[in-house]
Amino acid sequence: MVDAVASTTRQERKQQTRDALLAAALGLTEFHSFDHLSLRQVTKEVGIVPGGFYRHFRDMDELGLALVDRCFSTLYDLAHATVDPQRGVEYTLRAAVTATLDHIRDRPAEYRFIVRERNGGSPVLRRAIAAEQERYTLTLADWLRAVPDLAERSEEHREVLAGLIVAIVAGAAASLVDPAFEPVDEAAIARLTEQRLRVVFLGAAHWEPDRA
Amino acid sequence: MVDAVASTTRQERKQQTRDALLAAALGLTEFHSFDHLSLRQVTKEVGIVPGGFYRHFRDMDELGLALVDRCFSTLYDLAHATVDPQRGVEYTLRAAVTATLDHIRDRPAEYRFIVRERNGGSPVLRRAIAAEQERYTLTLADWLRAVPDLAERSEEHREVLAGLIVAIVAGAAASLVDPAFEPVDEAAIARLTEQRLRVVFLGAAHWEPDRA
DNA sequence: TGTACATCAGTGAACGCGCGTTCACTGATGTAC
DNA sequence: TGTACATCAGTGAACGCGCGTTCACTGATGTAC
Repeated sequence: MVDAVASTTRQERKQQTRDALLAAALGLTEFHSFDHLSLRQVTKEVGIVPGGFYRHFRDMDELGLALVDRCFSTLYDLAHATVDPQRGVEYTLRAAVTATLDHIRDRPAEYRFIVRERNGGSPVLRRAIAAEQERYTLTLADWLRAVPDLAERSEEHREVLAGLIVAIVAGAAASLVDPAFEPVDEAAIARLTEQRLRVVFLGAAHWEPDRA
Repeated sequence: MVDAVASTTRQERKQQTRDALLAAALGLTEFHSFDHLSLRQVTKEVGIVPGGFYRHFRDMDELGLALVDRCFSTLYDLAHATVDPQRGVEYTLRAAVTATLDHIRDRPAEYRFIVRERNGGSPVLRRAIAAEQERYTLTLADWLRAVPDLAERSEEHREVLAGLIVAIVAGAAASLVDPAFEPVDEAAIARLTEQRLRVVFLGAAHWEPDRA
């Protein structure tokens, strides 16, 4: 890259360019979907020549898959921090909503990318995101064992609950990070998300999956 | 158009071409998102010259908005048919899941379009779909007054429930109509959707919105 | 009914543009001795 | 440490292609009389 610092190794500078390509692609999907994004736009944003792209990725799909990985890895940071089994469901629910919305607000581009490409234009990305979402849902279902009321329920029970939680949070993220809806009423979204989660937790508490 | 029938009026034939443009655009979004679709692809599919497009729409966004209208109008047919207050929540729930999945299976392209463009690449379409979804959710909330257990609840209560139902059904539609996931396990999706709706209805029955 | 004129859906050619991909290249970094 | 060679991230030019949009046009349909 043009303005590389002399003290870094060639390998480090290649990694920096790769990171810059990922960051540029993420930034450029603010208003349009990933499959609307061109290789030339991304390289121009980074400051390298179009052909240089191929030193890092075979094509845009490969870059997209790398973005999916990166975005989901930050999702796992979130959930670790918010599940707090000692304080009861009610406290955990409120805390989790706040922490989740903060997390979304801190990295809007990553959530926007996931929410948009989850049903977006690239079959490859859709499949990758669906697989990661499934994995994340199962992880969340496992964490729910730490919630006292849910520990003795079946795995399927927790998985259904986890799926609903993921759907609700994804909906909140979609509303929060879409630049087409600025200014966003964050308080209203927080309130609605909390109400939805409350309904779902209440329902799960009263639900006997094997009956009916 | 080239092969127009002589007995139709010029106005009717224009409408036919317009319909064909809408149908072509809907069909061509099976694998890619709407903003990946070009005006030339659509006109080629219909069999007119690119410039002819402008006799019907100002640009692709205007065509997209027309598609949003068309897709949502069929959604209202669905809900009218499935809400059946006389049979109780349990029966209604099962019947609604079956009817909804049938409806989705019958017009996959329309659901695919809505689900994909709802968070898709065009801000104009996102806004339009969000507005239609809001309107639909409010309509559904109103229909829920017909369910015995929900009649005496507050409007906000029914709106939260309606929002959850819409989110769950949208999730089911996304799984059912994505060609990236063929073959689809319809029975599993039906089962999961029914479980989710059951949890949500149970939760709503036990939820007091004004408390807590 | 017949004629003269108006309308307008669709034509066909042209335009400049950004696209993905290729390829021989440059020159700083890395390595072997 | 110094030298000779290898590596390879990024260059710059070129390619053929599909894109959206424009414009004067054609000829069937519609209308006024």
